Amino acid sequence: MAPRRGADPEALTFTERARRQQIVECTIDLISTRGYPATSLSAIAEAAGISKAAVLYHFSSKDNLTETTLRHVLDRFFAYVTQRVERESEPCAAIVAYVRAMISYQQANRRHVRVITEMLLDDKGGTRLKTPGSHDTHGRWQALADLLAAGQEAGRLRAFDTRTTALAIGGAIDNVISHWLVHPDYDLDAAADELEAFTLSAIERRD
Amino acid sequence: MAPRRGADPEALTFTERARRQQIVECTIDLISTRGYPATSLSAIAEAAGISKAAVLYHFSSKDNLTETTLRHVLDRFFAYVTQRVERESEPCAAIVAYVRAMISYQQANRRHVRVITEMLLDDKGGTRLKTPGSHDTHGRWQALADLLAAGQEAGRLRAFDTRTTALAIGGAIDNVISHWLVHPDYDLDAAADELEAFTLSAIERRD
DNA sequence: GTCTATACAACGATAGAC
DNA sequence: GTCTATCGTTGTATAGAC
Repeated sequence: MAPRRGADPEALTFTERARRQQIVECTIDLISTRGYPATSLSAIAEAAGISKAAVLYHFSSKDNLTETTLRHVLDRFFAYVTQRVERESEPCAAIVAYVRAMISYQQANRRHVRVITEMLLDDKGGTRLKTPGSHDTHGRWQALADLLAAGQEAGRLRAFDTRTTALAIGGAIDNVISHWLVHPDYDLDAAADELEAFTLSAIERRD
Repeated sequence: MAPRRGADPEALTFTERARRQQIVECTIDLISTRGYPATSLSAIAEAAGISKAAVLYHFSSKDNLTETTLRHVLDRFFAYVTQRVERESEPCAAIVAYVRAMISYQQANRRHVRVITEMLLDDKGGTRLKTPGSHDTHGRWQALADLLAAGQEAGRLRAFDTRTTALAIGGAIDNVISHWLVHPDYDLDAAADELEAFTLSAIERRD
């Protein structure tokens, strides 16, 4: 039977799913330590203990593999943040939970963050990523924009453009994380407090 | 004599400086249209009408060429912003001028911005750029952090960590620009107004 | 001093044997 | 399902023409 190279996990055999999982794990390791350009198919194959062509059997191309890896990482990331946000009923508390979850997850998963910055931030121009997933069909910050809109409707927040403000808050988070990646001694907990205050004073109504 | 591949423009002959300039211009064109990975030395050489080896005569390696190109673009960018900021004497006005200059320059120079996002944002992990220039020795947002510190000393701004806040504002700008690059119909002028208000209400003292 | 020509290892990708 | 063999292309290095 022809190999299935799609992303549908239900349609794969047990061994194939295990192999794919193993290869993706090796890819995360290599990209997060050596960076994307230095991560060749040969290196991935060697790390997985198989041949270069065997990797390309399971994933039709290097792009296919790296995009699968990216989606694998992003799925966990967004699941974590969504779960933390949905605990809160108050709009303002939900926004704070969003900011803190974005930071705390990345703080606890440096390895994954490296993969994201190497691949997704990389792709802001839209030249690299060929198959945009469900995360970016509405934009990476649509979820945050929705939270902001909900806060405005509840009368808790000022009047501003939710899309631009979501981009601003999201970019602020991204940049703080990026700086922390390059400077590990940077106090990320203190930065999270600052960022929360920064965000709230920018969006809350002044009475 | 051995070819000069350094960045010192004074030590180059007229023809060499012209060739280097031409090659850099072709590199900007190709990277901004096709993206970095799709920009090969052969493509650059063909665009410049010379051989691949001739390119490598003027620039010792592809990395050398792309870093020179990036620096070429960044120099103009930062010169523009610095000039706009230094016109203002009031700390708050200087910060506003900074934000607006960052946006207006990038709005007027899409081609250059593409090169920056393809190369510099790319490099947040620090795995790619080998020779950090004067711009990033103190961090990309040090200039903004200094402006914020000056505003605090003048009593105009609240008490906050200038480094984290500079990262937040800078990231906000970056993200808005990135979104505009992908969605050209996004109203960047309106976004600049929003971003200015967002920034001011986050840093100004509440009396 | 400026360049063309050529050779090289490593890359991503394909075809076909087992 | 995994392999070997091979392809075209990439970045790089060297030799030598003018």
